[in-house]
Amino acid sequence: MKSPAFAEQPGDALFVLPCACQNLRRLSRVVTRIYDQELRRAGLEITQFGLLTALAAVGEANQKRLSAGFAMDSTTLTRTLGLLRKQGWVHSRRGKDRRERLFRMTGAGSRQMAMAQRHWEQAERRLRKELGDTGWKNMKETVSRMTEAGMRA
Amino acid sequence: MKSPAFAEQPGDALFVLPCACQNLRRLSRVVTRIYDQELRRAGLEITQFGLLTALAAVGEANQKRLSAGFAMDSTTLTRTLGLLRKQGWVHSRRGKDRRERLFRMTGAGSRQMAMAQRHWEQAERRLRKELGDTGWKNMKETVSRMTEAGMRA
DNA sequence: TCATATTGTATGTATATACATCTATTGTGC
DNA sequence: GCACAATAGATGTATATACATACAATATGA
Repeated sequence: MKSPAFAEQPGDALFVLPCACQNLRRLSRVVTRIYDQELRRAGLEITQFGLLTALAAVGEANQKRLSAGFAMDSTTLTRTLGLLRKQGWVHSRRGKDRRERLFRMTGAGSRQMAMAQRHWEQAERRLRKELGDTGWKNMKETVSRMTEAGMRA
Repeated sequence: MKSPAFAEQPGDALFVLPCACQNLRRLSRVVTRIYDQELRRAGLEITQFGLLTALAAVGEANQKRLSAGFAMDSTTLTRTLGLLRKQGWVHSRRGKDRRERLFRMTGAGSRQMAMAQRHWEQAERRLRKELGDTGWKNMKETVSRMTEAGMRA
């Protein structure tokens, strides 16, 4: 009568993986799929959309600051920001500290974001509808607390 | 007095991103780092460890079944299982349905898993310690509910 | 000021991830 | 049995991700 550690049959409902990290990564894949499905209609994906959103909010930022904000390795951002630049959605210039690069969104980036906005909203709605308002709120709190805990750990 | 949508200063505490998916992906990165840091001492990472764990639990499975269980694209598993095979940790054979491949762990894989076990446990402890027992339990429930919702959405 | 440490970013490399597409095999309807 | 649809994996391609390392610029201490 033990609860299955793994799906016994192809069609089984989702099973609980023994590892917290694996469960989280699986969730991340599932949710990412929802957002990417919607956003692909606008020609980008959630990571890039998120970066544009951040740049829209702060105006200008260097890679280090974005790295900290997204808890993303700085070298990862080198590549991602490079892609955004290639698309013409962001622009970079040297800062007073000449090691750094300051990134800001371009007009094209702004238009791209505006175009993608409703698709992003649609993704949020899709997920929220299934979670319900309570689940949605709980998700935000839990994810926030876990992120803080994970940063401390 | 508006709450900042993005870190105003490099040293700021974690800020809430407007996008649920981005928050989740950030969390995934943060938690993955903990597990990979520990597991790298044993020469693998959390994804591969998770696959070995699954194979240990089920004995033998084809790619499709693993794909469903991990909510991971089947073609992703082609590569990951290939790596595990290259390491000699898994072995594959043709099934009765000759399109499929049945994967099972080898003795070397079993030993590798045993060696990695305590590092994985250490990672779980690190996270759990910061979350507390209540937070840990809440995490499991929330992640589970969200995954189900995400699969439906 | 100069030697050294630190820091911001870039590059090389490797894995993780998914989609479009292809091939081989199996299933289905007639 | 045969034509065609469906399915299991593999491959091509592209992005996401991190670590080790390299480089250039800045900060620091004597």
